[in-house]
Amino acid sequence: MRGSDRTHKSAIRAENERAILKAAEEIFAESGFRGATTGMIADRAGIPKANLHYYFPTKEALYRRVVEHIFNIWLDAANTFDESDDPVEALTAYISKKMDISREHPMGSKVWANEILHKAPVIQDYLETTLRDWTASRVAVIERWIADGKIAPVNPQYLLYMIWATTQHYADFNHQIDTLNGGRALGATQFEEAKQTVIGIILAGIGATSPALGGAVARTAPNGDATAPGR
Amino acid sequence: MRGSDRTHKSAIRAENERAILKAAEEIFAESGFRGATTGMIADRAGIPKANLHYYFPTKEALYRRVVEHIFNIWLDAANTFDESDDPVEALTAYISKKMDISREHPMGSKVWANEILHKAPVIQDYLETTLRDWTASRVAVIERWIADGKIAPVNPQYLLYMIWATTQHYADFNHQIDTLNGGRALGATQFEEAKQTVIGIILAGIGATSPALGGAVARTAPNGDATAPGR
DNA sequence: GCTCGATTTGACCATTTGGTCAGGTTTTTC
DNA sequence: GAAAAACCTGACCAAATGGTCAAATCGAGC
Repeated sequence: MRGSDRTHKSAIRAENERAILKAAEEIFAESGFRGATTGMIADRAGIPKANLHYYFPTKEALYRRVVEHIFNIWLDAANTFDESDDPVEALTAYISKKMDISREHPMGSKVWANEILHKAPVIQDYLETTLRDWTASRVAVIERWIADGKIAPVNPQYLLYMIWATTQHYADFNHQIDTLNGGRALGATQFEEAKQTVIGIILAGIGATSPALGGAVARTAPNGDATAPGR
Repeated sequence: MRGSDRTHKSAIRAENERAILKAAEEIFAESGFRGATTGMIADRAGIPKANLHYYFPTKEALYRRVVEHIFNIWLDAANTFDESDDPVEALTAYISKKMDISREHPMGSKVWANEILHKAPVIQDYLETTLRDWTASRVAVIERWIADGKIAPVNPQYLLYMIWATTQHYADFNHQIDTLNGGRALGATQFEEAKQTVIGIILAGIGATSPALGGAVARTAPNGDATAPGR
């Protein structure tokens, strides 16, 4: 984010902060704020604890930086929601992006989950400003889709929660998913199937497509001769 | 659970253990395992810390008891899945029950989420036995529904994950939901609408009903003249 | 190759916290 | 009603942990 202000940071400082933040995200995700110790983070980053405190004066300051980083990723994904006016395209892009983030960035999602679970002591202001605004404007978009007859009438808030819950589940609960998958992480093919299942159920669930046809069928008259690939 | 073995517990012991477990569930949910202190739990339960350790020798033993209690509630809900052979009835009952638990028992769900987030250090064996078995057998049920043409072909695992994620979201992320609801918890009416939205989207999403008709329409020919109440 | 700020780190400290214990009080049992 | 068992608790301890600090080292400009 904001890559333009590498103000005065020396290369050494930049590299050390990067390594510390990476280690911190992992440790905070695995252990929560209280469960994480600055000693663990320093070890993971390969530096002495005192050196960590040279760059980040307190554990809380470090945590805040980690959470802000994650929130920026979240916002980045949020933009894909606006890629199209068509609900099928927009939701497919958004859900797909959120699923990708859950796969490639599970630690961040877990830190976020931990934070909300504990009543957002650090990010409450983000929830009440940025997140609330974003949500309100997307609710308006969804309501227009409903008014235009593009999707079935559903409460947009609860639709959004469903999307968030389902996509983030693949990051936050990946340990449970892996265990139920025989102790192995979902492979690329499995994950792609999961993604298509999520997209398919939601789009069909709001009447944007017919069930289980891969998400390509627009909602028209119920006898529309879709390009049904069959079973 | 197992109400038959109040073996030798005095009334005093029973009451104190109950109060401690209740306090522990709240504190563990709010603060996680490491974030919770036995002092906090003892305070919440209204007893001195040393007394808490008289009943539960270690913090971990207390935590284990809390998690086991939660798992039993989860299993209880799981039974509603088998109330009917019909997917609409079975899934409606199951989702409804899980939503009710999220509303009435959010602390338990949060403890569970915390545990999975941290790779299930305490309940890994449950995941690999009871949960795995339960899941496998319900996957078989769903596969039969698909084979019988009662629902569209979807991967049963990912359908189950979607149900778990969405229903538990209303407990685990209730702070975020409350914030986006103007800082107030969802009222009974709102929660009921959320529940119906979840049920409606999932049932329509797998082709068990038509979209947004309230979940009463069986899956027949796409021109079935359902008792459509809406627009 | 010298200077001065940036960086590194082992040693250290105050606080927190899980858990213990000895001695006291209450309840149960006979 | 007294002995035994169960229960209660203030005081205490050892370990862990967030954070400090002074001394040492490094690096870039001159």
